[in-house]
Amino acid sequence: MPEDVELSSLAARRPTERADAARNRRLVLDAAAKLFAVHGVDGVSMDAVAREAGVGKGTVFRRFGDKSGLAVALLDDRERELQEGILSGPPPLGPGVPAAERITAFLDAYVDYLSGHLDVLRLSETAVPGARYRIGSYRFWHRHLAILIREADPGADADHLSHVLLAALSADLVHALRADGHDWERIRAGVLDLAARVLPPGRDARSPGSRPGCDA
Amino acid sequence: MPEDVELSSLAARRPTERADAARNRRLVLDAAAKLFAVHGVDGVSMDAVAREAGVGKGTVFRRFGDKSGLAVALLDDRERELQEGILSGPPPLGPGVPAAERITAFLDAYVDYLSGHLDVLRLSETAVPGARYRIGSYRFWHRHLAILIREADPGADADHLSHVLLAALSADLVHALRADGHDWERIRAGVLDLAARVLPPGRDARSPGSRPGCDA
DNA sequence: TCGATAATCGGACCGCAGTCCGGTTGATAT
DNA sequence: ATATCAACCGGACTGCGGTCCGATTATCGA
Repeated sequence: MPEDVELSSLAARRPTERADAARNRRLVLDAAAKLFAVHGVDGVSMDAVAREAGVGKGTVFRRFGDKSGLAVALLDDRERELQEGILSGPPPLGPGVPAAERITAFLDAYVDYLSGHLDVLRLSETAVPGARYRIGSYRFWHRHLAILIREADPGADADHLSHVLLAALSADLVHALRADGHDWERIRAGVLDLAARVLPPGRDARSPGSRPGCDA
Repeated sequence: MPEDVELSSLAARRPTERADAARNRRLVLDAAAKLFAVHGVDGVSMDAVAREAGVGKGTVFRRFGDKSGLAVALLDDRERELQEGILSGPPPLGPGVPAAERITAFLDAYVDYLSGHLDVLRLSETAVPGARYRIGSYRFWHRHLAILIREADPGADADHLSHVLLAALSADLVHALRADGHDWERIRAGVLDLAARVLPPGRDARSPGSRPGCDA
């Protein structure tokens, strides 16, 4: 099953980390979580995080690269949870059911993920232009979807189509939808309906390029 | 035809503008266009634009709000061109053909628009988080698509679905696709295929919620 | 032509993201 | 225990986006 091997290779971590480095990582992450909770994601500067953590600014940036990287690190645990559910959890999120079902399950789970961490996710995706597409987890979601779409409909441009499905889950878009009054169940229904339109059940294993035209 | 009235109301402009203000607007826009062409969108600071234009920094920001606003102003002409093609141009972009055809024509034209101004569009959409959804032109495209989708498939959540179609045309996404090796025709084909999957021809005027199931 | 008025102008100013490098400290081998 | 060295630390520094307000100037009525 080469799928799992490829996917899990996207989530490696360095083995050795000096004790002070590990301590400071925790200090910074805890400080960031605390400040975000109190002042909101937009009301916290990197200086403030460093000050609250009791470390220098340089430390924060060396560990996390930029503000987007700090947000990614904050999401790490929840993100791995979802990734493990995909790799080895029970179906339909994990393996064992037809691709179309797994796609639906993934999108459904991702909406939950979004709804629980919208602000930090948005920060991680928008702090720097293009950040979203460079983040390791995006690559993971994309690869997962692309594999499933290729299985569900070999005639599609799975690579492009999975980017597009993920675009519907962009934290910035969803934030705008929320601000426009869409509740979470409407967003969820919209995304699932989209998937159903794009990859209707029964499309599996058709000849490439053929689309169910309903006779003439 | 209330559609055109509503849409055109999104593109108003202030009537009176002082002579020096108008002169400086042109100076700034010309300077920005020149510097962007020479140094690339990312290599130009607002100070540099102001200096090149021979005006103060405050002037630039008061006229255009922020960097995203400057980009919007630079796109203004081309954007209005597309908007006028939609409102009163020849079909299939303009009125006069079934909604599904107009949707396809719009997406096709928008890919051309993207390909001609990707960098500046990306700047206008990503300079500030959420900028894309606040820009007047986005509201225009969204309203246009929503009206057409409502006509083509009354059972769909047209509001959400048009956001999603536009998400596939996000300048930041398309920039990432280009950086990943997708050529313009592949992107165009992907978007048009998406529209065909989401709103297949023959869906018009069906009963709400019914989807062509191709029998059992 | 000229004064009153309101809008515009522009550069000093602020806070923040991100960089840099000399000093410090934890890990390892002897 | 201690010497060695790589890795880490942290605060000063830079450049940029964005704000502010006193000076300036276009516009309009008389």
